[in-house]
Amino acid sequence: MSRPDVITASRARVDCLVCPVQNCLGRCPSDDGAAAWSALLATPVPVMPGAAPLVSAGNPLQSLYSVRAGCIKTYTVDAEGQERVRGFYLPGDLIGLDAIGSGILQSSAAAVEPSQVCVAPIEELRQVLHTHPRLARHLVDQTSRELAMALALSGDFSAEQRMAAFLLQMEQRLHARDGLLRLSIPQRDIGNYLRLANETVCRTLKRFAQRGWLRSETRGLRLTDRCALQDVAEPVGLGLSAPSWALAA
Amino acid sequence: MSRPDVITASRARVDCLVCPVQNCLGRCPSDDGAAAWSALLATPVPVMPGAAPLVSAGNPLQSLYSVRAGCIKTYTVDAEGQERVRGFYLPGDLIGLDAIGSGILQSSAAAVEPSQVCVAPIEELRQVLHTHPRLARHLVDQTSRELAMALALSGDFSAEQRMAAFLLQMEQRLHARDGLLRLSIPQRDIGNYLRLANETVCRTLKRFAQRGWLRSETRGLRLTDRCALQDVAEPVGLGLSAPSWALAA
DNA sequence: CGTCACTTTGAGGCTAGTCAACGGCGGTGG
DNA sequence: CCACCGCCGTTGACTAGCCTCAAAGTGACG
Repeated sequence: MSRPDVITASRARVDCLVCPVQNCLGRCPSDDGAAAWSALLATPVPVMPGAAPLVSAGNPLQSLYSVRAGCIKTYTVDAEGQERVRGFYLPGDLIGLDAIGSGILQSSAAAVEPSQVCVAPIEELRQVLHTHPRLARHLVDQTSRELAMALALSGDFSAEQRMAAFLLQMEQRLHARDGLLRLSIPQRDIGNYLRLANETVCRTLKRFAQRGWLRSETRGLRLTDRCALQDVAEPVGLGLSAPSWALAA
Repeated sequence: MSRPDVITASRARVDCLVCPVQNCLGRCPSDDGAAAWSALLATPVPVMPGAAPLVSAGNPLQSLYSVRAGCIKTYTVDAEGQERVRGFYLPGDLIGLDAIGSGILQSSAAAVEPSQVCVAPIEELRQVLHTHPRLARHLVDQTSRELAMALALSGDFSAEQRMAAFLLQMEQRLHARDGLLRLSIPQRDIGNYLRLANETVCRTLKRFAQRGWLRSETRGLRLTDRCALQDVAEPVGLGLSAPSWALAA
């Protein structure tokens, strides 16, 4: 399902200067950094759900992956075989930032929908960083932002708080300002990520719908009362625009 | 209580070359990077529990802080005035890494015991990074490690799992291999950090003691069965040495 | 020796997980 | 074309782990 077209399209060598993805590491510094970054990347790799994982936890970090299309989840599997989703990565996101420090992959990565990633070999990347401080700063910034998000979400919140924060965050990250939130992620994965049973995810969404905060449509969700959701999600503190009670700039 | 002596001692200008703290940003690159880092730092700042916070969430990031002695907690306060502890920072840790990306402090910081921090103005630090790629890489590594830890801890774990992981991690970070774990952090803060009520913290510790996994002594805790704790903490996956069932290297 | 903060202990309640069963939907194959 | 199957989402009943509330015990300090 979803958009298999983006997989077959543009199988050629990456050119970051014409890449549709914003926020990519190579986009930010508009100077020669982008060219240097672009030179790192080999042919984009397609990743399909159900297929072999893109990378597996425990292996040495060989490359960072920049999501070009689709949605990738990272996860760990404990001794009982229980899967724990650590994060969802959307176009423009970098996968593997949590492994730079140790050099060992902390989590596996697999596609949630048909996806495409660009590959940045870590050793070559480190060489480029030596000569391109702007890129280095951008890498620190990206890692720092992901850290801030992880710390915010690691708090103790109710199912409704987590769910509201997740919906608002996904809408923002997907640039779904038009109104329709295409959620291609199975509820089981969402629940696993939010530390909720999939039944709880379902019930919480239904409760939101009953209150008129969102509508469930054929192709996704439509958030109809962001203020209410923001009020609920406020304690999470993900910096998702100001809640209704915060009138100051 | 703890060690107020370290506060009064060495009020003079920092010299990272003789600093007792390992793992500090300036320690790792043994070359000129250390000197450059050292030049950044002004007089170490004492921070006392109960006094004004070191920094407050929402303000622009002006400096990173390297803990020199004691223990600093970072936390947020939501609309209901509820405090949420995000992390504990021990000597050698850097405070503020989660604010680099946005430039806005994501959390407040206050002392848990009498402490001392070194101040690294962020703008000057950024200048130094331009000319010292080794330091830049070390900054990325530190941020990445903290991210990996935050992601590991953000999972859904039982009170015992979280508590065991916390104890082992603190022992490791405090270099308390001699056996005695000096926990100067109030149980309320520990519980807030681990998303547990302080009563649950107390009960869990007691249960561990009853099983012979640790002993409570006057000055702290003594872990007497690390293997058992590691078995319990394994699903958290903090990379705290191998659990007993993992015999492979 | 009283105060205050923190820890300990007990009783009860609530959120969310677990278990079980059903419904919808898209495949696949006869 | 339709029956079959598997995956996912939905719904209900029950359970369990942890929180809340309350109160007593402990230790540091003035």
